Amino acid sequence: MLEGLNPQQREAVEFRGQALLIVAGAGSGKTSVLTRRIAHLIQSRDAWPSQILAITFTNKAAGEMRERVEGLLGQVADGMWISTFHSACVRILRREAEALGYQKSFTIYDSADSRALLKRIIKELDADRFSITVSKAASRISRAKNDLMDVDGFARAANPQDPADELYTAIFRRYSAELARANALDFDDLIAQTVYLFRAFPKIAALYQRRFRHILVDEYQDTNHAQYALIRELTRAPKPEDLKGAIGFDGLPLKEFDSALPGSSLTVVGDSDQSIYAFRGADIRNIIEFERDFPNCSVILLEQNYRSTQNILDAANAVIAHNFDRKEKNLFTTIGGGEKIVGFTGYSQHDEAQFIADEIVELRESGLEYRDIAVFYRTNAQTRALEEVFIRSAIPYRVIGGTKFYERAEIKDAMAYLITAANPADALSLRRILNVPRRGIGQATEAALQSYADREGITLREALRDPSSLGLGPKVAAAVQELVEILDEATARADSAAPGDILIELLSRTGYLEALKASRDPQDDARVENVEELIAHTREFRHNNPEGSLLDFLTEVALVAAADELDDSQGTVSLMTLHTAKGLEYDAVFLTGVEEGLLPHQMSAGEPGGPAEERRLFYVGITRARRRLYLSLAMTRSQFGDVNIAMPSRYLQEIPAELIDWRQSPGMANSRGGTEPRALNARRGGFGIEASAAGPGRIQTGSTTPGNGGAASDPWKSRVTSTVRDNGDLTLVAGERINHSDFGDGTVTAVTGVGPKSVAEVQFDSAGRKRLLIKIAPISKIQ
DNA sequence: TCATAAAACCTTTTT
DNA sequence: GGTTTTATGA
Repeated sequence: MLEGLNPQQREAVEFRGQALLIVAGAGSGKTSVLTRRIAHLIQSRDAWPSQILAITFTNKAAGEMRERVEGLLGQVADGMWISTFHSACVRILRREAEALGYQKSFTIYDSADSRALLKRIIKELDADRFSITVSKAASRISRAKNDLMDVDGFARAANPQDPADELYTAIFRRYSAELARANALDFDDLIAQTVYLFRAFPKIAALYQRRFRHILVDEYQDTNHAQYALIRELTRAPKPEDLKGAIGFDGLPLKEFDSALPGSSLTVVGDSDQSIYAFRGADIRNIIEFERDFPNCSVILLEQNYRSTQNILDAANAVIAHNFDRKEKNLFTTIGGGEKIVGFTGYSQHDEAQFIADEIVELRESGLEYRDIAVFYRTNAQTRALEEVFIRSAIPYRVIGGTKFYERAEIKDAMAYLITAANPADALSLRRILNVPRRGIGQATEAALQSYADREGITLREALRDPSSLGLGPKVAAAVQELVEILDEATARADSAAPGDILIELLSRTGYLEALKASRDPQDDARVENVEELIAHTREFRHNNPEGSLLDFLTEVALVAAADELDDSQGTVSLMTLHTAKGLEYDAVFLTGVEEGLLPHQMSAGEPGGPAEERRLFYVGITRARRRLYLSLAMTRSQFGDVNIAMPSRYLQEIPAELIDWRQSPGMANSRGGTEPRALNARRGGFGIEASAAGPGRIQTGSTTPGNGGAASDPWKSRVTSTVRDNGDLTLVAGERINHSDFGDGTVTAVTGVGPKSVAEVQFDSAGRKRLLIKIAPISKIQ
């Protein structure tokens, strides 16, 4: 259990006391320390598994931690709670919902749901006159809830002279009322309502305080005030009188009351240099002031890094040292210097992406697996260029997060059916599917039903059951009646039947799938497949949780995080945002778009502490790399269709020059022709770089190709990277000559794979060796 | 009520 | 560039 630990790590594992702060630098083995500490507590009989509550940042991290603890103990540690803040709170709230006036079937609104509701409210209150937007309202409400401020507190804090403030208050009030009416909680409520629960019901709080004797929180630097308050409530000493006559978690009355039970022990792990969620309400003071909040606490510093090479650490240390007002901390390693950091400046984001693709091919040839490689970016929009090039280069990849499966319209529809079945009070979901598929219940009917519900003080669902007084046409009335019958039958089975069965029943009886299949929109074919995938998901869920109810399924889906999608077994390159990358590590890391305006992001400039937080984000990205780190940028980046000049990020200058090996530096790229179209169109060989024998080609316009020069009149027209192409069943064999519109002429050296997945390896005359997906590469045979 | 076309918005990062 | 909202007519 203590094997291979350094003295500080060992101390952290063995420490026994009320409060412990572990300041863990990047890669210092904190996860290992945390898991061993839990296992050590159990093995030494200082705790039963059921007395442990460990909070992680993602569900995936929670699952891994559980596995590792059980691996160390050699037994299954049932009763241990290892989960995210949100999952733990849902679990508590479902148990105790009635105390707060909710039913345990409450719906969890994700950000999209919250925004949809806010949009309605803003429209109804005619609030857009004051330039109140959905996102402004959403962030103000979210901030209030993260600070444990309810509507009345919000109203008190508002400026009564400011009509916009008054409107925000009205929106918040209405929003809260609508949530309550729909028996729904948003993400921020999950934490805040749990805190309110514990504060308002000491007897309930005492039960949890008595149960969780040891609380451990990972990534403590990213906790917000509500989460901090929750921890405070849980670590309070339970009062004996609150435990008197209480029913335990096993359903039996508590046998003995420990007359004076102390507050539970708290271990937090964090690194203020990796705090990157201030925008979400994370309060760095939670960690900075920990020693003040928990007197008699011990602090252990973990500075030895077991992950990265010295060059990578030197760069990370140099960058983060530019943040003032931080505790001095220097990571060191015994791994050795390692390779230099590779820098590259592309002419466009496509050029940058091509460089990355070429490097990945080389890394692979040097023995690295795809799964050991990751590409990071600041914004989700940056994936497009990367994906285009990766597809063309036949590099298997996976985008983590981004536009998620559960955000697709057809999946939201299907989920809305399930939510409506589980929680009939939820009007948002019901409204979504009211006329999907088309059943003749249009806006006018919906408004009539809604106002009837408002008038009678009943839910929308109840209004559907008795619309007789509304004077609906016979056709519409029949449609309404049929829908509500289907939904009510599904609701009746919601607790017992398998989620998959309920879903299939709903989709077939309402004709949803048939309507999609019958559509002549070609996109609907893909939608049918997606819905079928969702059905498979529900089946898989039931397989993994034989007792899992519809409600359990919906809870799990509502709380999936981007990082939960990672599947280590798959041999793919991972693409993700820098935020998602936190806590992960890869042998080779590509950090892309290191440009002013992107990293640091434009939007952060005006925010207090913005540039410093962006620097931490850069720091987090750098420290994910074990052996190889690539920093890349583009000279121009197009968004909204037009092209913008991009400048190298200020953070690049903070890295000592000798640590970076610039394959193509911003200076090199800039020295060649100052104007934008010139640079975009620059010819290969003109930038003063020598391509090494295996060096990646970085040519991108068709103008270098003989016979294709005519296209140069408009360089953008010739850019294949923006054209969709299908070569049908073009077949190639080794030895054939081809022309590629980006890379020029070349000879096929090998062909692998079958059918649409076949890949040609081509030795180009001037652009080096490439792997191309034959079906879609912009190539033609030379006869 | 619904299908199509024009217009407006957009991009920080996420549980 | 692409999605989503709004306007228009059938």
